[in-house]
Amino acid sequence: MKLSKKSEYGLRALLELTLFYGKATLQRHQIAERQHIPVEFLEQILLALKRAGLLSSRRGMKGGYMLIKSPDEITLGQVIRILDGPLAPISCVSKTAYQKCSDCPYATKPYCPLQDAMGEVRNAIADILDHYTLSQFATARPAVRTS
Amino acid sequence: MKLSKKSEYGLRALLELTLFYGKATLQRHQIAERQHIPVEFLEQILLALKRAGLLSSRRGMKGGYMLIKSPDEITLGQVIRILDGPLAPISCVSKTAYQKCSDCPYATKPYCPLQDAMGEVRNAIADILDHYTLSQFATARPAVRTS
DNA sequence: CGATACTTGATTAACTCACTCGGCATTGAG
DNA sequence: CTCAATGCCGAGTGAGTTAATCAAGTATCG
Repeated sequence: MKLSKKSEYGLRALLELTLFYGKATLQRHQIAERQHIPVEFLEQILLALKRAGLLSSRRGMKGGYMLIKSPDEITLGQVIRILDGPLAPISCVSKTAYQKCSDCPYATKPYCPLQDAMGEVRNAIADILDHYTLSQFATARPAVRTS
Repeated sequence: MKLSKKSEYGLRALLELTLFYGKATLQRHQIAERQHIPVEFLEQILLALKRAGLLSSRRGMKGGYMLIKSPDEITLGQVIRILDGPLAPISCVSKTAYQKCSDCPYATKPYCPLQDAMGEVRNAIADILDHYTLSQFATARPAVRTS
């Protein structure tokens, strides 16, 4: 149930790009320095996000990356799916990348207990991450804890 | 965000043991056949569950495994933690196995956006899995869907 | 042109996952 | 007591993934 470094770095990079959204472009090394990410690794992450249509880039001097969509329209769920694949703990409960499980003894039966439990988990995760926007992410503040 | 085969097999094995709880012991090969699990792999899973105090076993002829605790008192969350480790997507939001993140630029600051988001996810997962018992798991039936 | 910065593809070291194997210890049957 | 069945335990292994790293491009600005 773990988030990869790739997704973690990707989210932190997008956080920086959100802060400068509509103001400026950011270069790899700027993002890398601000968020302590190895620049060559960051590069392929930004590229993946670009191919997915979240970013645009300019080459050459004064080049850099910028968000192409509004941070209100990008959710953490979208980003993690691009970088890490489906959110579902097992692929037979994924809605965006469903795959029938081959070896499961319940695969042919009308009902699978594991699907029931993991389906709930998948929905809970997706409910949070598909409604958590980059805007919210970038402006998050400590909640007042009562405990 | 994936569940390992180890946990999947472990849960399916415990499902069988729940069905025979208080009635009989089950041997490796019986569980393995009923659930299509490689028997040598199943062995180390059962052993881990035994060390964690969920199972007892008898050696020799007529040996086998049985649940040592009531299936009402065992949750899917416990099992997955034993076999896969913490539920939290990143270790700095784990409640059962917290670890400070070393390289994160927010580690020293009062607040980290990623912790906020992933903390929510961790709580949602734990809320489900720590309240889902083996009894429920073993008796789960298809819900009537309205869509 | 030449410095800067993004693009692309290849490569890699370390690690994890999902098993697999061999040998030992314990138990019950004959 | 011996033998066979079964669980116990540690080590090993091949495939795949993760997290980078590197080298050789191509576009852009001054």
